[in-house]
Amino acid sequence: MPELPEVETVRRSLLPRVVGRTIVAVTVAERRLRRPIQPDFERRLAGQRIDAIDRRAKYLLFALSRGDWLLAHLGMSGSLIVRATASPSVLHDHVRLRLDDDNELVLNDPRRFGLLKVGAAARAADWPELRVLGPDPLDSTLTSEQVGALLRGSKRAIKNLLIDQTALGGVGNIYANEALFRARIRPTRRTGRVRKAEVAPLLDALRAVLEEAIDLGGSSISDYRDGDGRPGYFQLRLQVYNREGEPCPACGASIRRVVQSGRSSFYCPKCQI
DNA sequence: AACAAGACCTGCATGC
DNA sequence: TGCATGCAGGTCTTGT
Repeated sequence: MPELPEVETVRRSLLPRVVGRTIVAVTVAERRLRRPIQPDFERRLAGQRIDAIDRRAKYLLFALSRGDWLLAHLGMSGSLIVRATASPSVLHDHVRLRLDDDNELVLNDPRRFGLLKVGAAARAADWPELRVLGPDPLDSTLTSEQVGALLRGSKRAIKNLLIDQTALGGVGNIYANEALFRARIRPTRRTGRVRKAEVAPLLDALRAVLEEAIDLGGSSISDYRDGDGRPGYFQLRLQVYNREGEPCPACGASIRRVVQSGRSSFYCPKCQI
């Protein structure tokens, strides 16, 4: 489900409802997520106040009052929702953090590809999960020269590189396809065949598509919801993703779908070279 | 050693 | 209606 814009939307929706609240009780109904939930997870979280929520790529980091962090990833189908403790639990509610205001923060994740982990890294970047991540494309210090160097160091198809989290952190399949459409680059093009003059526009396209998606609350393709249960609306603006056979919004040619490394790519055969 | 392929899960749409 | 198939926003492991 969630790429960078969806995760950022979840972060923003949780801020006013969760920051400053103390976790008073922890219930784990299902420990088998992407990694098993730690044995001391409940004991360790109980009693800590949530002081901040940060995001790194597709991960959320909850800063806790005793110096711990709660690391969260939503996988393909996860959602973090705040709701009244009294409300009935739903299928696939795996973890519930009861807060001191009669609300609870719930991880619901049908496919169980998500991750929750508590740890005491001195800095957020010390997490092993985060250390391997490439730069966030929205990081204003990232330059097109750095992206150019990334492209030169690889022989892969450009879309595969864009969604590689060790190259760039936070870009997933939807927004990689959309950014490549805007930059008029075919997803299958080898990185070495991207001209120097195309690199800055590609980074601009990535940033624009991610920022526009955040402004619209992300894309709700099937069931994505933010922490208040609200859907996003960026899917209405998707120009190629999931639009095989439909006319290109720029030229009218029929949008094509190809499979790259097991994932669908969508592009306009006329606009994208 | 850089890639790609397959695995991990459940749910949904499609087609027979 | 029921069943089989394929596909899905992600990452991790395995193999070439």
